[in-house]
Amino acid sequence: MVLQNISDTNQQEIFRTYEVKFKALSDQIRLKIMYELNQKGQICVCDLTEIIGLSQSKLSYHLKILLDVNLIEREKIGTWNYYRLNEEEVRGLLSEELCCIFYPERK
Amino acid sequence: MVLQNISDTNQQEIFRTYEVKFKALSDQIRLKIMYELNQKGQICVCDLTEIIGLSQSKLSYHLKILLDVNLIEREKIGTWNYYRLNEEEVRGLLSEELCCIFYPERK
DNA sequence: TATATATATCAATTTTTTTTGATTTAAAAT
DNA sequence: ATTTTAAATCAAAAAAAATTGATATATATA
Repeated sequence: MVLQNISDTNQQEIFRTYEVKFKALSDQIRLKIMYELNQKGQICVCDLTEIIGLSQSKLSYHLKILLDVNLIEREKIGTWNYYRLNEEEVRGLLSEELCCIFYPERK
Repeated sequence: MVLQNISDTNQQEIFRTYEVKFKALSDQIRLKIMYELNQKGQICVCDLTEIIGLSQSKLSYHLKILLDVNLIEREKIGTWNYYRLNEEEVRGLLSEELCCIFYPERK
């Protein structure tokens, strides 16, 4: 990506976009969530509360932050909400060295 | 990197490490600093205040945050402090798609 | 229909981060 | 030696993010 030929306004928008994405990643709890989703593939909130040991409300708060920046995806099945990594998005953001932590292995 | 065989304590340390690194990146001003350092190679604080349009104290605050997590490096020459990207560190953290924004081009 | 379960959302509080302006430190120039 | 310049640091204030407990919503089951 080349920013040279982009107006200051659009440049700022781009910085703003990455700001919120990195902000979403800048929290131990959310990194742990990313890690568990990467390990287990798909998990519902109720299982995650046990795995990570968080209150339901706190977990929903953090899941929303990751969801809002498109780092994870949600699928509603009955009463359950299943969450999983957005692999495309993670790959576009993080180095391959972070593979196996938050980064899905290239298939 | 594989976290499976690592104790919970060390696992937490790893999450903590990435937390502070991503926290350093999770700010528009600091991303703009990274971008300018990537463009210009090496800049002193006094020039950066003009380029980015920030007060000296504010800029020093943000530079310290990037420096503390090793994303940038400092070289003191006389009264001036020159800052530059830590390319190794940035490469280990960010995807190649972020090349030309915050990411130095592979030589 | 009433009850139970999963999960999102809300408002108040607490904690963390950022900003601001002033002060300090240290090197350079007069 | 004094003054100037570059840049770090500090303390107070402001702003933003996280936590908590309660409530709302929506689906499933009795």
